[in-house]
Amino acid sequence: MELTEKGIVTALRRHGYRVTPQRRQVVRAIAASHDHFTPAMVYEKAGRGAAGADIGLVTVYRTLEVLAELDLICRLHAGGNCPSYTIGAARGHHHLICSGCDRVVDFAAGDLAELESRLSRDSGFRIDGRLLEFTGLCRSCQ
Amino acid sequence: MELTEKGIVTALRRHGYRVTPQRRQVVRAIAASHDHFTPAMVYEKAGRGAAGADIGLVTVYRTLEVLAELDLICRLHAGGNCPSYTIGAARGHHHLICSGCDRVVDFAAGDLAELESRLSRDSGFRIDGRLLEFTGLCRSCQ
DNA sequence: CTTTCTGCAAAGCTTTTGCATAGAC
DNA sequence: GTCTATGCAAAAGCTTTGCAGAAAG
Repeated sequence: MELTEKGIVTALRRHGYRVTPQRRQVVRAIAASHDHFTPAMVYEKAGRGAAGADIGLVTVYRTLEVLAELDLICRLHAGGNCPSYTIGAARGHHHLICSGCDRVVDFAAGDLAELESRLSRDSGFRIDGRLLEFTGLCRSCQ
Repeated sequence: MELTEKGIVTALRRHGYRVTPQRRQVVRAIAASHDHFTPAMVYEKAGRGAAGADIGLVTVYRTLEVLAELDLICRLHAGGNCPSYTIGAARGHHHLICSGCDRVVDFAAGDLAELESRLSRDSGFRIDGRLLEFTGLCRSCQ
């Protein structure tokens, strides 16, 4: 599934969810994000969006939940109370996070595919999600 | 730095921190953990520990903060409000987490060393921590 | 003895829930 | 017109802070 406003609207309709200005705002905010975002970040962006529909934080939470249910985005650290999400189709998109300034740099890690299939074979797990994070200091924070 | 009770006690002393039964409890709980844990998990384990020193959740938070300051453990998602930590020196220990039963299987991912150094070279980051998680269903939950 | 650590209680935030109203279809 | 989504307000959680008493060095 492409993470475009149009694609998501279609997905919402197909699953019987209604398409509201607020949901469009949230989708637009996410599409404009890098692939890592929190409810607060979305609220910030959606609130100030050009089309300026008023939107409550509660609605952001609920919309993210809906999008996660449709597998359009993916909640990180499922089970914990960590409020981060990534764009769903982001297999092979991972992060490098600066401890100094919180800058996030994306990178592709195609290499993991092999590791993943070996793991799956060895452990018997049916793997459906992965998260790879490196932390450190970016050039300007060193 | 090795993450043993002894090593940590030494590190604490060297930096002028006092060694209390509570801190020992926390360290012991962490050492017994896999390398990914939350304050709540530590509290659970430390509270029930054999040596049974009474310990408050607040103390767990504060101790983890101290250990992070000494670079003995490392906070994930720095900046966000995600309360996870990893063991600092835990290079090469990662997890496979079952969404069904929360079973955690460790695995070594030496392969990442190469990826890490390439990333470091390309991005200019000085990398000091990493987290690789796969989620899925284990054989018995499938 | 001095200085730090602990634990309680309370404050601060973020996230979730309940319910009446607004709005999509 | 029906049924879902929204927003407010309040509740529920988790994390942090303030302060007096306990304890390490």
